[in-house]
This record gives sequence, C-alpha cells and structure tokens, in this order.
Amino acid sequence: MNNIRVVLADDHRLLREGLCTTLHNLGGIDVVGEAADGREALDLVKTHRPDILLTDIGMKGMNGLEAAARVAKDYPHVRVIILSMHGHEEYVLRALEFGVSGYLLKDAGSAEVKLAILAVARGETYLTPAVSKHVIDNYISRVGGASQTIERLTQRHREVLQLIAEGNTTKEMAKILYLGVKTVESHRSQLMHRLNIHDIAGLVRYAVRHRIIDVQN
Amino acid sequence: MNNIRVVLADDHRLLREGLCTTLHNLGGIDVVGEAADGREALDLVKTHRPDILLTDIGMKGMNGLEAAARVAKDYPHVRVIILSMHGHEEYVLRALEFGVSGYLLKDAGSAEVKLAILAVARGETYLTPAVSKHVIDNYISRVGGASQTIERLTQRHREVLQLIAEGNTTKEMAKILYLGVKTVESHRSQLMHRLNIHDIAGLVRYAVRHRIIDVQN
DNA sequence: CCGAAGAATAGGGGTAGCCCTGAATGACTA
DNA sequence: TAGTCATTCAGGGCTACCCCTATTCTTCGG
Repeated sequence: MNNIRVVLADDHRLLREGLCTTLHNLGGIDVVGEAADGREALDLVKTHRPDILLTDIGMKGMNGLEAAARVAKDYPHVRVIILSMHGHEEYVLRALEFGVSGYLLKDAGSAEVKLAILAVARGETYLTPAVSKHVIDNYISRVGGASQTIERLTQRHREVLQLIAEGNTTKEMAKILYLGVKTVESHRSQLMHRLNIHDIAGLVRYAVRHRIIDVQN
Repeated sequence: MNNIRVVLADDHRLLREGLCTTLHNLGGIDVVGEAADGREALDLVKTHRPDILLTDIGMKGMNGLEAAARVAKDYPHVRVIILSMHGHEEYVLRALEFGVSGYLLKDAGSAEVKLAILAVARGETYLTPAVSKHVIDNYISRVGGASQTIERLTQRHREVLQLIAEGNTTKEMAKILYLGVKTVESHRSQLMHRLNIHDIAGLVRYAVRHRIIDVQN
C-alpha cells in the first residue's frame, strides 16, 4: 500500500519542521511539500496533488480556511485537515461549511495527528473531541436558521478583506494577487458596498470580529 | 448623614436607567448625572463633583478607563468604580494602574453594587471576587517586570487612537475633541511614530489587541 | 530655575483611499 | 438563450492620509 501524501501549511517554521519530522517518524506518511501561507499551500496542492492538506488557520496573506475552501472546490480529491490553536466555534463552523475533513487542535499529540490523517485518508471525518461536542450542539441549534456566517462575500472579497486588514496597500495587494491596481480597488469598492463599511478601520474591525484575521499575531 | 452622590456612565440607556432606579431604591444614594460616554461623564464630574463615578468600560468615543484615568488625575476626591462585562486581566490591570477604586462585573446583583459603593465611599477598594483572585496572581507574578502595559502613550494619543480605530476621520476627531484638523493629524503622526505603526489598519489591530476598543460592539 | 516633554497649531507635498462610470470576459442558471 | 454574477481593467476627481519641518505655550522634574 502506498504512503499517504501530505502537504503541510503553517506560518511557524519551527512547528512545520517539527511536525514534518513527527509525521515522517510515524511511518506511512510522506510530506511532499511545506508552505508558509495559504497561497503557497494552494500552489503545492496544484503541483503535487497530495492526499491531504494539513493546514494551520491563522496565517498571513491567505488564511487556512480560505485555502481549505478553494481546495475543497477545485481539488475535491484532496482532503483538508485544519490545525488550529483555538477550538473556537466560529472557526469550526466555517471550516465545516467549507468542507474540511478534519479539525485538530495544536496541542494534539502525534498519536492523534496520525489517527486523524488515517481516518481522513479513509474518507472519514475527524474532529478532535474537545471541539466536536461544541460543534454538534451548535449545529443542531442552528437548524433552520440561515447561517449567513459571512454575508455574501466572494472568495476574492474575503481575500482582499484579509489583506487590507493586515495593513497592505492597494499596490501591495495587486502584487500579491497578480492583479492590476484598479482591479484591487474595484474589489475593495464592492466589498465596502456590500458590507456597508466605508473606511479601513471599519473593515479591520469587521475582519477581526469575523475572525478573518487574528489580532493576537 | 448625607446621601452618596453618584454619576453613572454607560452607553446602553436601558442598563443606565435600570441601574439608576436600582440605586435609588437601595436608599442612601443619589444619582446626580447620567452619561452615555466617557466625555459626557467627565463633563458631569466637572460640574457635579460627585462622590463616585460608576462607569462602564466599553464605550464609544472615550472609554471608561480613559475617563477613569482623567478623573483620578484631575478630581482625586472623586472615586471611580468600573462596571465591566469581562473580568479580563488586561482591563483589570490597566484599571488598577489608572487608580480606580472598584471593579464590578455587569452580572453583579444590586446587593453587590451597594456593597461596592458603600465600601468605596468609605475610602476602601472593592474588587468583585471573580476578578480579585486573577488580579492578585498576576500582580505578584509581574513584580519586577516592567509592565509597559501600553507603551508610553499620552492621554491624547490614546484618545486619538481610540477615535481612529472607531473609524472617525481627522475632521470628525477635530470636532469631537474641539481641536484643529492639523492638530489631530499631528497627534496621529506622533502616535504612529511611537508605535512604529504607519497605517490605519495597524492602529486598529493595535487598539483591538490592547483593548482600547472592543470589536464585539 | 531651566531644560525636557507634552499639547496645540500650521503649511506644503506626495500618495493612497474612495467614488463614479463604463466595459469586457467567462460561468452558471432560470 | 438571455440574464445574472464574479472577475478583471480603466480614467478621472476629490479627499483623507501621511510625512516633514517649525513655532508657541504649559507643565513637570532635576
């Protein structure tokens, strides 16, 4: 039987390398790529087509949820496991909406990581126990209620929103996104129109409130 | 014996009015003024010279901590009791640094409020039990370590910072603070220089991180 | 008592944000 | 198939932000 091929994404190099070693020692798992943010992770997924993307949530540039959403959409065979610091509901719910297959906390032991990877590779879903109870409670309580988690923003909008909230200028965003300045301006405009927020400060507060960026670095 | 004279500050009118009635019914307490934000509260303190300012923390325009700091400085005979939603350390520590005499949580019963008011009126300090343990632990652990809670910002800086983070333009701030536009720009400039943050988004994140504004409305 | 630091004010210059209209492409759907 | 929506790009105009330098006044600590 072939090894499970994994792409790792985390902005902390130490954690990434440690995890890489850990996974290697567990056996049966090949780490075929490492990324420091969501955008790099997407590139690696595109080129390597791994079985699993194991990604942190709170990364600069493109966060893990955004990357997860795109992978789920564009590469449905690549399954995503989220690796998060917090078991916060908002994260978990959005992650589930975006179609991730697993959710781990960063204080998980290597045994649990392996458990999760194996489960997800088999096509199952793995939620770490500390989180699953919360999730189930909330999921049930929201049945019938429109979630409207993040009011009708497109991928691009969320992407631009995050970059704005992180303090990038339009020119910087254009470079990061390989777009024209005017295009980015246009996205910002539409974004502001939809949220009915018309200044940077408001956008940042919105992004913090909806956990598109993490204020605690 | 004279009644204890209290100025109330909270941006939620309902809570303010309810509390006003409650205090009245307790007996021995006169609410001599009500304010919806820190600036109004300062005006009321200035004109009424109450015994106690009972103020919420999370208010727009000028938050309760800022108001508390000024009252402690300019009207040392007026004692301040903070009324907070959260028992969060950062709040409590900064409140203590600013010289407040009491710290209550919003789920306190009227009995506890009266207890606190009477204690503070006698010149004592009242911390609600849920908070005091935390505080003592942390206070001890920080002995010898420079707190540097909020790195060398003046009142004006913090004031401008909060207003910026709340989404006000320079012109709006000038009106609110009764200053010239260029003056406000200058304050913003110095502020940015000290924090080494050179865009609005960064200032907002800083303000959120240091709880100068509250993102959860 | 006199620097040091804070507060307030001001002018000028460059850039970025924000708004408007307009338009082309591709994808999905009623 | 026509229409909606997402995405991309463009030009022009106005305002706000941001940086720089400078001056006056007060307050506070050595």
